[in-house]
Amino acid sequence: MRDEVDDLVEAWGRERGDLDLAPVEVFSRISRLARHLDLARRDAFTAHGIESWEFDVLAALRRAGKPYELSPGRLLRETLVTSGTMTNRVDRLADRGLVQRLPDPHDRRGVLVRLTSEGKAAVDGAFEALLAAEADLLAELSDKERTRLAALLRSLLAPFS
Amino acid sequence: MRDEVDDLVEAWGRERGDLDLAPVEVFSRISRLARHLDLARRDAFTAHGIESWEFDVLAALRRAGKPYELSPGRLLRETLVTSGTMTNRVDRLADRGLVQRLPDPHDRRGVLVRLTSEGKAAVDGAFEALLAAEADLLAELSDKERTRLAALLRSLLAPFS
DNA sequence: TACCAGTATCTTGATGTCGAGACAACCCAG
DNA sequence: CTGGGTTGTCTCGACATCAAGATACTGGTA
Repeated sequence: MRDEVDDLVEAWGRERGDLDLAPVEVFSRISRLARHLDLARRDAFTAHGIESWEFDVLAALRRAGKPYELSPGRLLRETLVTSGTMTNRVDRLADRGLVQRLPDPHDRRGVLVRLTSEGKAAVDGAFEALLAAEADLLAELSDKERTRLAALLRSLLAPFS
Repeated sequence: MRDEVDDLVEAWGRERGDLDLAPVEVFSRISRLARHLDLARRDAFTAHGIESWEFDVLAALRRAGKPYELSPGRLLRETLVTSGTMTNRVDRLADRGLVQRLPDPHDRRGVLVRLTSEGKAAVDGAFEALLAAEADLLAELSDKERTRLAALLRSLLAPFS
């Protein structure tokens, strides 16, 4: 079974046969899979009326557990965006009624972003759809292969944490 | 060895123990690795005075082989951006003297984007730096593991092609 | 108590990308 | 050779994000 990256490596090999292209075999596939995955996510979410960036924020709140509250600062660290972006995102989510902004009782500078029940329903539905879509993409692999793949990826990811 | 995704899966497990989170173990790691990889690429390239988007375009031309020419249409398909974006990118690359725009002799609507010798030198240097940086990230894995990882990723990627 | 470095959030301006549309040239069917 | 659908490129307006700066509050120190 051949993929896009086999072509890519072949082309580089023709032009730069002097280089060891082994890293490309791994990282180029990771980048491309991430891109395809983004599109798959988008599709899964639009069926539930939310967008990827909305899911990222709502999911962070959902994972936090009751009462589904986090500060904007915590949210921007979880989702890896800047503070200006998070302000904008919370504004729009609040407009849609999926979250509400509350004053932090312990810090008057602070704000808490809380999931509404509509927000909770939206994120739960979207997450289930996402898992289903992702499970389809994994159909190629046996349980054993999937576990092995996850372990290998963990080895690469762990140094960044 | 534990990574960020172990925490993520644990948090979801607490809140949604009813769901099979196996897909998250794979795809969340792929997304995160892609993000870290983007940053590593940026670092490797800035040392060579070019940006990631510049590399994407220049590398496509470089891979094409002599005379290092491709149409904007071909370039936008290779790099997965829209035509408006590619026009903008070629403009800026031409301003920097890394590519030049030529009329397509076989199609008067068409244009050919050609790598200049400066562009070729820039992309070759940047690619070597990228491979070196990526090789570092792969240091965790043995040759056998790396090959296995590439094969598993190919299985996931192939259906998209 | 008064200060001040540090922290939390929001505001603002610049920028790169997208999507839709305009325009020119191509090419094939009639 | 003529018309019309298709293709290739560029233009333009909208928009999400980022980076830097503004503002307000906190918590420890003198």
